[in-house]
Amino acid sequence: MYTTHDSHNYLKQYSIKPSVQRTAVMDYLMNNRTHPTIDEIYLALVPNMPTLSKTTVYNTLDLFVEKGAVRSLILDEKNSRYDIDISAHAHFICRSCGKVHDIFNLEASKFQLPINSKFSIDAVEISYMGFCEECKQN
Amino acid sequence: MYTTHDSHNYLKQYSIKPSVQRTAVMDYLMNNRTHPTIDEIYLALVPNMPTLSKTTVYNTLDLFVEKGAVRSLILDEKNSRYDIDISAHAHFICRSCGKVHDIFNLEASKFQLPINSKFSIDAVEISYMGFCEECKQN
DNA sequence: CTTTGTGCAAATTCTTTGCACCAAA
DNA sequence: TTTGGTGCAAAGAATTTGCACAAAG
Repeated sequence: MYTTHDSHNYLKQYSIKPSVQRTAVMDYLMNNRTHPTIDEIYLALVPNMPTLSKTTVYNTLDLFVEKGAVRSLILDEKNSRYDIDISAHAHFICRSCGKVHDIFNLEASKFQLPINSKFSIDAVEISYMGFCEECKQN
Repeated sequence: MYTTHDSHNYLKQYSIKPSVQRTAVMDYLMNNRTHPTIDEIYLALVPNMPTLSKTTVYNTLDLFVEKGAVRSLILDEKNSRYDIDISAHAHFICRSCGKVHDIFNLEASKFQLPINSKFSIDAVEISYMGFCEECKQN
């Protein structure tokens, strides 16, 4: 369990000024590795922070991504999702329930960037699709 | 250059009834391998088909995807993109201009689906990010 | 003070829905 | 004449923008 103190320090590492809102969002991301959407983050935080606006959540995550503190994922047809884990790992998306899971135990070679004369490639995103444990029974 | 006749036959292979609109959309996809958005397809076709509605383009592509005739790609923050090439290949997205290019010459192992006890995985999408030839100079 | 962050409301963009009309078998 | 396809207009959802107020240094 990460504390507010941890999130505060993490933000400083990425030279992000730690406001109350920013710390709360980072705190949520560190403790909820569920690749949440803006809405999920917002709904989780408003109860304890009634004046929080969704615009601030948008601003905050844009800033985090820009500073490299979180990864923005394009996995979902509808929403952007955010991931605090910026290490090499893949994602699995369930076609039925839409939940996103991490896949860590993959050969490093899958993440190797190809050398290409036309493009300078600096990142890779690997996504697997299928049905998760609960959904595959139905 | 594919003709209307080719698209017509291609649709029939996937047991899609070839209406005028569907043939036009398929024709466009076969001849423009640019991973177009709904809007790009619509704007390309309206001039020669003034009564075409965007709803029909949406319906048509939903049907194509459902029947397995085209792949829908989640590459773009905003729009869905469609790809007539359903073979194993990766995509490169330029961070600057947003254009999507195909990458074909990758080892087959990259497309191998992992065996996972929790999920039944049936597809993979590999996307590379970086800067394209024109954009990397700036 | 001055700069930076926050939050409301309105605007914009993409997609979906409901329904009426048209076309094909 | 019944089924399926098309297209309009309206609704819905996610995100962005403009601007005023608040907070921090």
